[in-house]
Amino acid sequence: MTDAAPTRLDRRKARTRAALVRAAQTFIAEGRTNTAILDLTQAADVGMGSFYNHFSSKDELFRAAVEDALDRHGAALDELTRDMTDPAEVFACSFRLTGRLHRRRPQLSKVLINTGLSIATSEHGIAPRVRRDIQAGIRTGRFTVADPELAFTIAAGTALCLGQLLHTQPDRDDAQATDQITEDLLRTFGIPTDEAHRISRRPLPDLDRLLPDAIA
Amino acid sequence: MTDAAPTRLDRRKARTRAALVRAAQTFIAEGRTNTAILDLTQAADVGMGSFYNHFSSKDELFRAAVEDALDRHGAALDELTRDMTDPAEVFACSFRLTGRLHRRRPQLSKVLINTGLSIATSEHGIAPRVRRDIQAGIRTGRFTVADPELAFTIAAGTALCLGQLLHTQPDRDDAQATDQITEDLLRTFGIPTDEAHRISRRPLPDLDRLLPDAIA
DNA sequence: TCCTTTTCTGACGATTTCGTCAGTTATGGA
DNA sequence: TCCATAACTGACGAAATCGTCAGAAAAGGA
Repeated sequence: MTDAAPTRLDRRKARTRAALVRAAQTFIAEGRTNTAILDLTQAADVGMGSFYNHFSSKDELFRAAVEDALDRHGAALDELTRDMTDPAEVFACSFRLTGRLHRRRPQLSKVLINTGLSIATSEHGIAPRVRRDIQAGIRTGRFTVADPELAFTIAAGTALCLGQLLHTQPDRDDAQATDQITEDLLRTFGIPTDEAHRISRRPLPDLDRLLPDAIA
Repeated sequence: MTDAAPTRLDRRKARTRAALVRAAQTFIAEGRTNTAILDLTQAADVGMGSFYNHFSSKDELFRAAVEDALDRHGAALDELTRDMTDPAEVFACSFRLTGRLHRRRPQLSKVLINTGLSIATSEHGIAPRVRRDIQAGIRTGRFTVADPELAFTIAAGTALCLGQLLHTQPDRDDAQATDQITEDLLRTFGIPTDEAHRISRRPLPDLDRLLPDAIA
């Protein structure tokens, strides 16, 4: 309950913390996770000593950086699918937007990819939302799957590997590939072929509508 | 063409190199990839100076360690599927054996998982074989997929995420989960439901038949 | 304005890690 | 057996990294 009006001091503190988190994200995206703390603070344009005002170890900073990226993307998905009621459509829309993310927000995308499979077990970001959507789809009879956790495994692994593919093959049409895979997943989850195709080609809300301060 | 009979000196050299690679694999499996070189050589029971006889940096050793793990597993799969002719069965068998691997060879499994998505683009190990099987399946008309590379993406991502799941949920029946997912993938690749089920439940060759010196 | 509190800062000693190298041990050949 | 060569070894100086701390700067309050 400590939410007294954020004072200017609070904002200053938050700014330097955010600068560190941003810097950490660029390093993670570049795969350089064993950098010296001094490098991080310099990239953040912050004094070396400031680091320990906010984090007690590099690991702690990196964890915070990943959480931040996951939470931002999760919040964006929530916002963009707010009006949808059909779980199949929510799932499809989230998956398709995430697929588009890899090119539009390469740094965020690479944070996810380089963080690897552990984000599939994270309490933050996309994983809990996908689980929720799959559960909802099963409850309402939209999805027919033997085991929701296995369905989640297929969706999560595919989403990550798709990101990898889109970075490896920069000439490939990302929207086309993402939508095709979305259709395949919907079929796997028991949606009839023609409907799976339709759902995975519906117009999408605009990612850019959000995230004015999104990381690249 | 330099394959003159390996002398005893060669064997000694190979032994210490192998010891380093094994040690590196245990560290990778534990997620401790920023260990000091001294720690690695001690774990390998090898003199500190020996390290630089074989590798010029930690990265180089870790790369070699991953390659080694991938090559071992790839060779095992080749051996175990040697007699099969149906691409769908080769694919299914490889996938199912890899699924069983996570519990039977936890260290190898964790090397793969912790290495992350980059193994999907590696020239070593499973990735090229899965690509080959999918291509063969398409050529012979067994598989019906829009894009082989997308099919590969689904299979690879799912395989990795499945490994993660099997480690996260140690009580889950690994064979059952793996076979179920194999069936889902076969259906995604256009195999009819009943046949997909049959193929993914066929008796498997025994993993233990091989790899007397396999890493745990 | 002046004092208190909070955060920021970079220099510094302590510690860790690196990579080399001179000496040792194992191997192969004469 | 004895020498030449290749591989192994650990100690050591050099370099990088860490975490602290005393003082500076900013913010808040009176």
